[in-house]
Amino acid sequence: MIEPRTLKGFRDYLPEAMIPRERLIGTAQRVYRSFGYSPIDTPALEYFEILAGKGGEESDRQMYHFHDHGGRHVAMRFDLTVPLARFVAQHVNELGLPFKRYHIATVWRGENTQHGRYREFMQCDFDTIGTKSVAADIETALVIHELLSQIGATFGKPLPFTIRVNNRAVLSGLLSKLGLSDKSVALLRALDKLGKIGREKVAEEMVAAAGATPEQADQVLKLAELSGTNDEVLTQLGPLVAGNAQGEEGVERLRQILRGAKAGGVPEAALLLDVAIARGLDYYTGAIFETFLADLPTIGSICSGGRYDNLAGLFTKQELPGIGASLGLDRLLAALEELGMIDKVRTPAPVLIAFFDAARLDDYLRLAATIRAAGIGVEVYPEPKKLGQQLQYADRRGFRVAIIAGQREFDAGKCQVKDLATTQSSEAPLADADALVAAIRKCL
RNA sequence: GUGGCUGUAGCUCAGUUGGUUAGAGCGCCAGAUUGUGGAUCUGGAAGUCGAGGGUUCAAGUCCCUUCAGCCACCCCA
Repeated sequence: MIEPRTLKGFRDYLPEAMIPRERLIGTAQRVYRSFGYSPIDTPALEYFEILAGKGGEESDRQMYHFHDHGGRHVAMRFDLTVPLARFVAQHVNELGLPFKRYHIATVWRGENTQHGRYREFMQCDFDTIGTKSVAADIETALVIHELLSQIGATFGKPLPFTIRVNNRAVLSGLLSKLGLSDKSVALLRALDKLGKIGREKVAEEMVAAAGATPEQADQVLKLAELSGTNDEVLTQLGPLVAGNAQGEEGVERLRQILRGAKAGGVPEAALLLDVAIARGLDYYTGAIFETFLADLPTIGSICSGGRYDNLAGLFTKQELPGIGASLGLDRLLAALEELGMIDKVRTPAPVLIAFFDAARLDDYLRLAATIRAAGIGVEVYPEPKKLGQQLQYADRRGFRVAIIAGQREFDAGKCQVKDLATTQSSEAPLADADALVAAIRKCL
């Protein structure tokens, strides 16, 4: 016998896990489509050189790659953004610009696992390629906001969250003003930990790992420690980047994003300017976003993204700026689970027809077809077992309604519609589809 | 990738200083006079004690390796 098992960081999904997963995917699709993003897909496997070096050193280390049977050096995608850059560079002429797409697919990273962190997980990306307009930055914030709001609605409970926004141009501007441009990657990485390890340690790391002087570290930190309302922070940022064109533009752009998001319906408290977020991925150049759940911040960002004006430059001479974000489906599911927002339902259909009278299978099948025609999912129990057992089955799987019809009901031309949550039954005529469906709908 | 903690039935765990045929609760399956579930009662199935090796007269219990889970670092969804 071979022991059945799965690889570290890879998981099976049982029905009670897969049902909410599919609901979440459905919500994401609906929201993306409502903003005009179109679906695409790309291969799981790419040439190694396509993916290598695009997400920074860390991504390269975590990438699954190997030589295929034809001797090609291939790699599994570790995100959906780099494949998108290749995709757009390859197909711009067919696509036209600007191009908005969403992409919901599995990605792989060979990193160490942790709660909410897996080696195989699904991302739900949406991006706008081919425009530098701030309108696209604003829309990204709007989509994140709508997405998280709709997810709360889908799972029947509000899901409080905050989107944090920053602009790398502000940080870059300040760093170049301080003559630290060449050390920006290490500095931003240190800065990103501010909320976690505190000012002292970040300053130490900036000196030790990035080679900044204590004074320079202090100046960078001063920027990141600005606090107050969004407007207050914007006001304080002005003088700090004054004289550096990049920094000044960056602040102005943040101002526009915040204003636009408000106009687009994002409440002020939901979108916070946080000058400390930097993000590790090297390719971001402008606005950056992270989203945290108010009730479970420790699980990390569940929707992150930003603007990358140079990414496709490696694949084409044509300028292809872009912006987008990615919902971490599996991490979010782990969070929803922990927050008790996931029902333990193991059936996607709400109605079970009890197979009661062994001679009436055809009648049950006809009944099922009638109910399905009204758009309601129905399962006919496969064996004429004892009614008690069938009801127990219905109860445990999470069916909402049981339809019971035996000799007595058939003789009277009726069936019982039993609401499993309340245990109440009502009678509905077998011949009147509308009345029957109405009786079922009442219980759903 | 580095460091730490953990690993006994599907799940949560018990298992005395290493000592005979490894237990409980929940869950699962089947019954409790062939038409009504989530309660109760009865019975049943189910574990090569994560895997492999070693020490010992004897290992679930000690040692090593490996696999997996969790935590921290790193990084990130």
